[in-house]
Amino acid sequence: MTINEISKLAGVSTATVSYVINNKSGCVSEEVRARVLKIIEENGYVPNKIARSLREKRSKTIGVLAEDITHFQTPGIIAGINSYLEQIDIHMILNNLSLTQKAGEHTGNVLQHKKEINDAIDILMEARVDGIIYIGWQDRDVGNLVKPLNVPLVYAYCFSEVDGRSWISYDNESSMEEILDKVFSLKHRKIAFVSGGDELCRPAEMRFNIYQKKLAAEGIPLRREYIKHGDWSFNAGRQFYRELVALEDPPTVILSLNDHMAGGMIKESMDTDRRILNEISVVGFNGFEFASFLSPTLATVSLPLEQIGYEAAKQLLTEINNKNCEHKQEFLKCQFVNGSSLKINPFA
Amino acid sequence: MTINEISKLAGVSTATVSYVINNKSGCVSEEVRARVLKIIEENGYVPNKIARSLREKRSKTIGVLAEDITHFQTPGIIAGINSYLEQIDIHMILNNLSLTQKAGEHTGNVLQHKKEINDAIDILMEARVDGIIYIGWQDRDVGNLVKPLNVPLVYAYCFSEVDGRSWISYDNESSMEEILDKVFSLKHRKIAFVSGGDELCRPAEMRFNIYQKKLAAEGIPLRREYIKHGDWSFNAGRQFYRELVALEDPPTVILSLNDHMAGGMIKESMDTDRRILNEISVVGFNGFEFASFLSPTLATVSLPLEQIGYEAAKQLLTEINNKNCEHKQEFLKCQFVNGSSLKINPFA
DNA sequence: TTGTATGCGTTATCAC
DNA sequence: GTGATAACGCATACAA
Repeated sequence: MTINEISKLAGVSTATVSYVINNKSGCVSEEVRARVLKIIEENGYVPNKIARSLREKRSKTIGVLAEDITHFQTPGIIAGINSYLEQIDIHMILNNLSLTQKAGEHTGNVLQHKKEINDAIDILMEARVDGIIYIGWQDRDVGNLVKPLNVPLVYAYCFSEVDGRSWISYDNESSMEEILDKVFSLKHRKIAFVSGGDELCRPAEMRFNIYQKKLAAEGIPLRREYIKHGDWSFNAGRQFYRELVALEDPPTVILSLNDHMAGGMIKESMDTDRRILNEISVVGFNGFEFASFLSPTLATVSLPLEQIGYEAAKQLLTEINNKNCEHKQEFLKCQFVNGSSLKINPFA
Repeated sequence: MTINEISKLAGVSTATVSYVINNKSGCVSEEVRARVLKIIEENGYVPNKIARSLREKRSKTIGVLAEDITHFQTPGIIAGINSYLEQIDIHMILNNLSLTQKAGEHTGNVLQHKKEINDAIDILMEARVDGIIYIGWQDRDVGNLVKPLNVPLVYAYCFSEVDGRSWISYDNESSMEEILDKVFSLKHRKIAFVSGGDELCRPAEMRFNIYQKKLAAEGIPLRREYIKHGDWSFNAGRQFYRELVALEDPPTVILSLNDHMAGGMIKESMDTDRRILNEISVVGFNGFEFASFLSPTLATVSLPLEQIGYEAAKQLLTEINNKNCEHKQEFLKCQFVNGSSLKINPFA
């Protein structure tokens, strides 16, 4: 069923049908409009977007490139993108790079995959997407991975310092400040900091800076033995817990930069000394659902994933519709999630 | 950059360039082919898929309709679809229905959303997708929700008994058999069964049938008080644990039909009697990562999500390429994941 | 207000 | 082997 067939059925020209479909008001009489609409309805005609795209030289489709759709943050971000796009009748072509599977979970290797990433971009460009959202599996600088493009591109959950493009991510700094304020108010002074291994990792770096700054402001000296760097894994958490409680003067609260390591700490403690029930507090990061399944429940910070996706899509469409608008680089606020793993310092 | 511009640059006709691009062997001399290829390379020409789709009357794009992309099974299934599609140069347009958000987690309400689902399908049809994969948020009959279509549609993680279309899901029955065999071999005879609330739910029904059958085969009578129906939630698990241990003759093992309820049981027990460490076993279902984070670690069953997606995509493309091929309705095997929550019956 | 005709970038048919 | 040229379904400039 095409516009041409409809026009014949209605006894009008294709132009008229087109006017009706596109609601060109004032171009067609009410009587004709009604007749055409009726025929369209009766025949179940639906316009062909492909022909329309060819004619209009824009596909009304964006590409979404996910470094890893099975990583926890990606589905929420995609849901956010979707909810913006459906309001404005834009499609999304999704491509999953499976980057962590192919490159392993070490940021360094990702560079090897520059070619894969750009091949995926080429494929999106063949589909003539009007713009691209790039979703990182990790909040880091990916600017050197993505080649120059003649369509807008917005980074979500990652960023670039080299290409000036827009990005939307989450606010590490204020989240860390909030955690530390809570920790101070619960009378903790011996505060351990358990990070990922990698110096390239922006969230780790930003949060460490806040940790340093806020401790200094409270007059608490930094202690080397309270600072750990691991590989973000559950088992790293278990290991760090053992090391930290074995210290001569152990911390009363442990800030873990992700929920996996925090979960490992809780498990290690519950399987051994159970001091995590009273003496030692733990705070995680990411807001995984399982935080509330643990004993004790894990205090953590949930990320504004849907909002990141929504804002990224919104920004992308702004750039598509106005090629030389300003770029936007934004951190969205996270939300603290309370849990019984964070309690008042019993020794204070 | 179009085929026309390339043809001028190369001093040949558009037809010739098209032959070169599409590798029509024997249609063009080596000399000309090389020249054209060089010009294409130099100018970074990439063919316009939209024009090609219009001409060929197939978009080489499929639609993926996800009832809820943030539900645990969906990302893995999409990853599987993606990995099949990228081999054969097909795109996927993704649409997320957010069904559970809009309808709540009660299957009944989903019927109200028949219109939303079919509107989403219409939108995919406007994009002229060659076929559709429908991913359920829950393994159930969705045939009455999806209207008749003139392109192939394959259900993933759900099914239809009314429209004869293909579906790919996971094998409940053999998984349940495997669990029960393990449970018997660990000398358990008092076996509780904790299900979801809904009779419409196929997995619950199938697994209950196996439970009944296998217990009968072992000469173990069914006990009403060992059978619970909840809402699949963590808190339901907590509640059921309390009820089951309060029985005069409590079970020695509890089979939970999902990991959330199983997690709730573990938490409830660890917060109270801690009998789950020795006396009472629990088995979950779904293979969530958090199963291994719990204390004790949760024995569960992981689902072949990527494979479901992969096979669904494969089947869809078979149907696209051969309109009257046979449909396929397949259960894929799951994998048992051991955990310390399942142990030998200490009273046997 | 409505109709005619052109072109968007391809592929494919049919000449040469 | 290669080149004109006609579709594919639509939107729109222009004519009527």
